[in-house]
Amino acid sequence: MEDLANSMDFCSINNHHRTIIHIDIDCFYAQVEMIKNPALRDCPLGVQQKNIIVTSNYIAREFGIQKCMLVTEGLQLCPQLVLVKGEDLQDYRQMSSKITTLLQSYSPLVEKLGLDENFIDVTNLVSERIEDLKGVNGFVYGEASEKCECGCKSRLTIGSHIASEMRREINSVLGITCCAGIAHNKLLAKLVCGVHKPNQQTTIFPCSSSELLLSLTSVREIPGIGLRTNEILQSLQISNVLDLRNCNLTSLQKVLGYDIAVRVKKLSYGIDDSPVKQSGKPQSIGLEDGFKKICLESEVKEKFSTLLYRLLKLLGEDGRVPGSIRVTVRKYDNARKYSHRESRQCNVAASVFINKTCDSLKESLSPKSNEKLMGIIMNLFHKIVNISKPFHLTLLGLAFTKFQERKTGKSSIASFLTNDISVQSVLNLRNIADKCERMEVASTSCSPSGSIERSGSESEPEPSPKKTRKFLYFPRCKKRPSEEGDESSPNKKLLEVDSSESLMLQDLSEPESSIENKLEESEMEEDPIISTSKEKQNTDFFECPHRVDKEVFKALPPELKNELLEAWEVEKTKMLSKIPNGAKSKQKSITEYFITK
DNA sequence: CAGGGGGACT
DNA sequence: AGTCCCC
Repeated sequence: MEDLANSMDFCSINNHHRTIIHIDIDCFYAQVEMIKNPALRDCPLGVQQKNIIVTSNYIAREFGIQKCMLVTEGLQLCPQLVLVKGEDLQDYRQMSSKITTLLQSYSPLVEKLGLDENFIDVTNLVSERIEDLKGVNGFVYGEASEKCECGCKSRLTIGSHIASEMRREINSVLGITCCAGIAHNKLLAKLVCGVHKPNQQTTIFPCSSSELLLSLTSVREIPGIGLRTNEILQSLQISNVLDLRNCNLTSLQKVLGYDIAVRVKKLSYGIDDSPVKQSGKPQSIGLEDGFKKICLESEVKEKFSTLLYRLLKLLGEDGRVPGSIRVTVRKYDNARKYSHRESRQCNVAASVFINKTCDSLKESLSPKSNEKLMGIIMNLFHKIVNISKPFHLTLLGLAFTKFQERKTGKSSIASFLTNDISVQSVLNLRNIADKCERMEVASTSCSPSGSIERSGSESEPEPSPKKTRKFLYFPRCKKRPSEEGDESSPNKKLLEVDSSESLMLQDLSEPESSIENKLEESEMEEDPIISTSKEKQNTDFFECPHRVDKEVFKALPPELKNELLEAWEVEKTKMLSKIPNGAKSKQKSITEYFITK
């Protein structure tokens, strides 16, 4: 009865304002292969990478063929199994991007998860359509009776129609079948997506979220709890979702750390506030090749040369120019330690990639550029592997990162900097605490100047802490020692010029007093642990991991509520200790500061 | 020869 | 740079 009361509470509150669709392509690689060769449709089909069957069509599944099964095992189960090589992801990538593009026409908020899954936040589209609605399309998980007054049932119902349209369009335009899950958050959308397979869709209303979570046989099935976290939980005798709910947060925190402990605890109740993030272009493009044994430098060169050739082609299709290259190596480890990799990276001048004769990267680079890159690659390789001694490698990888847009103008590095700084007023407490430490150091050598202006660009993406850090340090380095003797690139020069024009110094080298200004800017009106649903998602000044919607928080089981509050008190104290004394003395506690404000 | 990617956090 | 997560 207690549980029922809780789920009633979940239904009666006014917080399920989002509508999220999760789209999962049925046996993706196998479908692509069957499109390429329709004759395969009637056979049991497996897609093979090296010695592994990574996926199979539904005919093969009837024989018991499963994901990540060894080829030998698969052939034992099903001798007539047809195997197709799938190491080259080109065709899968292409189809994947067509699907994502199609989905983007429904909402710009599309987040890719691997090549075959997408989250779409259709909240806005739903509110446009809220006028005309009919019954639910597809299955409903749990009871469909209407208990919630907030309108989530109508919204999710509309969501189910949108999902149905998406699937129909994906099928008619691309010839691909898929499943969809419709829910008010990503966790539930993804979990419920797999309930009816293949080529079907399932909607879940908030009052059934508990039931869905408790239906899982292991916490490992919760997205976000991976191999490692699962092992740690096992050591606490936690294997199912109920175990996780019943384990007190303090014990969890000891083994997982505060952030993860709170996150998994919330997940066990079906709570997931994470936003659907627009995926955009990848931040890195890489290739790997695994093999039994390589122990000669000449073989290494050969492999890298092939990888580089293929990688440059991908790079050309992407159209951007990378700023950095990374080499990855896996050394043979007779202990069965799981694939331990080592990598080294260094910056590379953009000029290497720009051909004077042809603007397109699709054309291969000049032999000279190619040589240069191979030189850099082998140099990095030698940092990982001492070739004067015998070595045994089982994998080589190559990746380009740190992309910049090629065009100037809006995406030029200068305007990028401006934007970056303009959003720095939106920070979470960790960042501030973090930053304070560094500012104490920085302020000794930089002259003080005015405080930051809050620009109107509220909708700009929040800079990552890493980025903040990088730019914080940058103005103080006249010239960064370049790893491979790459001539300092034009962009670096640009950075130096800009920084000397005090654009950055203004913000980044303020005297200590400005820390207080930043704290004051936040103007928290309530307990930071709770937010109102009206509040914008991206302006989390106070990104405390268990900060939940006020109404959700009220409805939580009392034990969970208390645990969250207690754990937060402890964490807060830790964070406070990071703030320099000058700022700290002005306030008795962080919470008090924010609440009394 | 347990694949081949990619992203976030530390 | 490494570890963890996801597919």
